[in-house]
Amino acid sequence: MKVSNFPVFTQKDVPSEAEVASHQLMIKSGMIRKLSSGQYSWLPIGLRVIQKIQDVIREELNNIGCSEILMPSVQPAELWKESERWDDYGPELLRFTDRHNREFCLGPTFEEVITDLIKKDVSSYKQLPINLFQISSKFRDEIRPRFGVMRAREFIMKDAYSFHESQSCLDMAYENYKSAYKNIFKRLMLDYTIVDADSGNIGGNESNEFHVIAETGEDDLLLDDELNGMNLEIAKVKYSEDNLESIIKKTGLTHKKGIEVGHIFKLGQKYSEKMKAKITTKDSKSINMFMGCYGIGVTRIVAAAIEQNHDSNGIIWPKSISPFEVVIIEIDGHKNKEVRSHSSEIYDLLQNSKISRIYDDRDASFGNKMKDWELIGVPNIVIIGKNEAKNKTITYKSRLGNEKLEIKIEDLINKITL
RNA sequence: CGGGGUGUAGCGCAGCUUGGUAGCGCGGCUGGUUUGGGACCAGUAGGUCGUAGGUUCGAAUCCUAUCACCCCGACCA
Repeated sequence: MKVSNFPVFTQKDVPSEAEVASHQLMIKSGMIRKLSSGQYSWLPIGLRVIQKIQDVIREELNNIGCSEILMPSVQPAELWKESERWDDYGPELLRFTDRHNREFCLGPTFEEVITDLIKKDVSSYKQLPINLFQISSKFRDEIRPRFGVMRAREFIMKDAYSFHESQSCLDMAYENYKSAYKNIFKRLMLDYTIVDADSGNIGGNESNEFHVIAETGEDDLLLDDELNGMNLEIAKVKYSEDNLESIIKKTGLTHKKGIEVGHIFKLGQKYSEKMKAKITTKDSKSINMFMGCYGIGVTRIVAAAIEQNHDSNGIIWPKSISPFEVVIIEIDGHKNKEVRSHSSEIYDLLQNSKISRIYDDRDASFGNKMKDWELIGVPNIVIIGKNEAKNKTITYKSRLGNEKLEIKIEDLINKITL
């Protein structure tokens, strides 16, 4: 990509409403713009980060045999009445009626739709297990949206669902998802922890949350020295205390703030009973399917990753989710033919090496370009001016540290992929 | 929904107390000098002061209503 074809919407100032670092940096770096409370448009740089995260999730889920599907965001009320969540879910369910006065909602989660989908096609244990996921926009009419995309009313979530003939088969799948999630968060280079959780109004009997540890997190976690533990709701019940301080006093556990980026549930037969999703077993009995569901907040991960990886100059992307692996900054390229052709050469070289790169060919000063790309957080910076053009070299700088190194072109690829 | 706060140019703000017809910084545009860490000079565009109504000779300023947005709380992935 060249900046002349890839709009960069960085800005110096940030609206006063942005409080936390990730929200401020996402606006300054031109990743998002607000449409209204809790609703954000994603600009090119932001969308590239989302796509990187989605790629990792897709790969890891495919690895455990989970196939991708896509379901409609608009869901008929009938399904929600069948599961009895039309009343139970509360005002967070964004509802509306169509021209025929028929009731609908915008999906915050998809247990009803997928159960309906599966029960129409699956009738035998021989067809199970089935594992499906989708990555799509979800809607929750939040009381108070907050911190940019951290708590939004419209957000992108990956939701997966599994269907089984027995509890033991569900238990196995649950562990598979748990390990896939570990791989995902490891590849995203997030500092995270897994805690025991309450299954809330999703339902079921076992549940774990995946939290990115961050000061700006909204959830309270109680952790032991190995960072294992539980969320506050579970701790209250387990230790029969009703506030954080007394639990800490009683147990000696450490309190940390977490951003919930993933949540997995063993749903059991809750939905299959209510919605009559039955199969015939090997011994010809008719039973309700066992289900699990598994969510990851894709857009929330973007904010969480920034909370964990930034400095006073801006974002510092983990390699796996950076919008680009390397940025080429040319100095005076519009005036100096040698600089321009040398930069283009490097640009092509990186293309051939399958390294994602952006080439800043704007007529802007060196300092301006550096500030922009340090703000955006691309991990590798290649500087090309008249000296590099003459010497047939490049100057390399990492987003971390201030050292600039003039190196041979051949050494560039090693530097980046290291 | 309860409490608090804010709406004035793309962004950050001043002006409001004490009514007299809107200003600053950043950003934008034009021209020139610049470009190795957010340059400088000169010029220029851009606002029915959130919206509606009222008081007044006259309203950004006072009054009423309303909408939007933010913060704290309850709720929630």
